[in-house]
Amino acid sequence: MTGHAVSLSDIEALSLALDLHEPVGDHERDALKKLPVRSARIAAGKDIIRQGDRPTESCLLVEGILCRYKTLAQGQRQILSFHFPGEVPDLQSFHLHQMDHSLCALSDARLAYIPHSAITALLHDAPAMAAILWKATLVDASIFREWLAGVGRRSAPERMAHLFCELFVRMKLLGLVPGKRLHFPVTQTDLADALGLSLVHVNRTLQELRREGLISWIARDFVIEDWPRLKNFANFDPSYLHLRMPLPAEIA
Amino acid sequence: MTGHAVSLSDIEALSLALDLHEPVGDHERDALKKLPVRSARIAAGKDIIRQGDRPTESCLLVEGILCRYKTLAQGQRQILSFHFPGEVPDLQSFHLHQMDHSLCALSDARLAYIPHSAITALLHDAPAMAAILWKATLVDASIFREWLAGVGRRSAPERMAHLFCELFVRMKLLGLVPGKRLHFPVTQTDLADALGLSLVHVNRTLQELRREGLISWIARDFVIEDWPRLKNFANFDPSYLHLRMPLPAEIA
DNA sequence: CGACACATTGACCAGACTCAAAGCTAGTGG
DNA sequence: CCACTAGCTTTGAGTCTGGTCAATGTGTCG
Repeated sequence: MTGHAVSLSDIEALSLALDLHEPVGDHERDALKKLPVRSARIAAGKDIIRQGDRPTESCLLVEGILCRYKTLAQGQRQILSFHFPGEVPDLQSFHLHQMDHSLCALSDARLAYIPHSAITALLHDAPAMAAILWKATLVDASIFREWLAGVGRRSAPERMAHLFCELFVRMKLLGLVPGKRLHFPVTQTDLADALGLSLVHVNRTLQELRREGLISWIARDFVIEDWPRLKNFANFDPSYLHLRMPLPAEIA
Repeated sequence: MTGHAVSLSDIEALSLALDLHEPVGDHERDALKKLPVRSARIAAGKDIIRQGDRPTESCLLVEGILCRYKTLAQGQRQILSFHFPGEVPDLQSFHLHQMDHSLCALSDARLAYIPHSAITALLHDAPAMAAILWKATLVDASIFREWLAGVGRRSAPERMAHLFCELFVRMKLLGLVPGKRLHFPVTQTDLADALGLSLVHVNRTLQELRREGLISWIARDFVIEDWPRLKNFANFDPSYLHLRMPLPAEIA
């Protein structure tokens, strides 16, 4: 049981995710439901699109976890973002025709591919969707800015704690976190590439956060052991997520 | 003389900058020219908008250089981007109502403020502008991704060289660089905050690039001394800038 | 001339990296 | 049911990139 997302249709998950930032009207929701989608499954570790590709469709994530990453000249990897059901991580490819990064499945995942031509038609039928989708890409960019500031200026422990705060809030709002336990099946290598750290240092930093009683880590799940202290330790302020509603009391 | 931008009207500079990524049609150009703008001057070092503000207009940069930055909890600053004439650095505030970062003038600058209501009207009169402006914000996001990868995974010298490559290409295409000499009046503190380094280390890294004969630095201007070697040293690949045309031969 | 902002240097320190080895755990095949 | 393997995690030791602190130059401007 991974929250209520499993009981929704693919498109309902999308409209739920969009709705976090901007209300989705009935007409728009109906237009979304008419999107012709092609379902696909992808295995953990597989790339969905690669840097340099010129896709003609974007993918809605229905189930599982994805990440975007860049590979630099000498093979270093930087993870740019993590993605959850209801998100369309490569929506930007609708306008930026060549991928400047890759998209990869961290777990086995279910996708719904949406042809770019269908997005064009959607924007024609429901012009208000343009603002909603544009805004979704702007929130995406805001998260990049926060990560940039973190990698540039936060210490390793604070940066890692901040990431857990972000994941907790985002996953919670998508209904993916029953209590305080995030199912987030990444390796420490993945964390290292997301945080701009080395594998060894991630291991030690993670131990530090556990020793401090801020989080724990059981079988691929992270548990938020002390949310107020974690938030405080990370100096986490969710305003960069540009949420439409205040945080639910449980995680305020 | 800072290139031909000075001889263009404010809006022509905007349409030139947008045109780098997506062709701007005649009708759209005309609609842009009807935008009601309010001119303003701002002194070097002054903030234009601050983190937390809720602006009702966006600003087109007409002359000078701006940067966006975040201030973290303990006062550390991370510069997120640099901006040149023709760009609208806070276009995202049209949809993201609260600023998650600040915008600041690095030099004395001239601005043209565009009310958000005028952007709404523009999109109504010239619907094709929506795609063009959306795309501009997507390119912005792509640059954040590249910076994120750089701060996360590139060494200090490579990261700094990469920044100079980006600035050279972007400024060149906007007509701001007569030969190989960029007028880019930042302090080493600014560079440090952009690169996620300390001031002292920036000073030494800059000396290294100068010693290597890659760049030089004369009275607030950076000179690209050896473009092929600089590009190579930085592993610079301009595709993340999502330019519509290939680079001009001079800087290919 | 004095003040101020910025650049440069030196000395020392530490957070984070690398290399290398050793545990764990889950899955596989005999 | 038990090796065996493969992929991760953990630990140790040594190194280095890049940070901090503090002082000294340099240039500009009133």
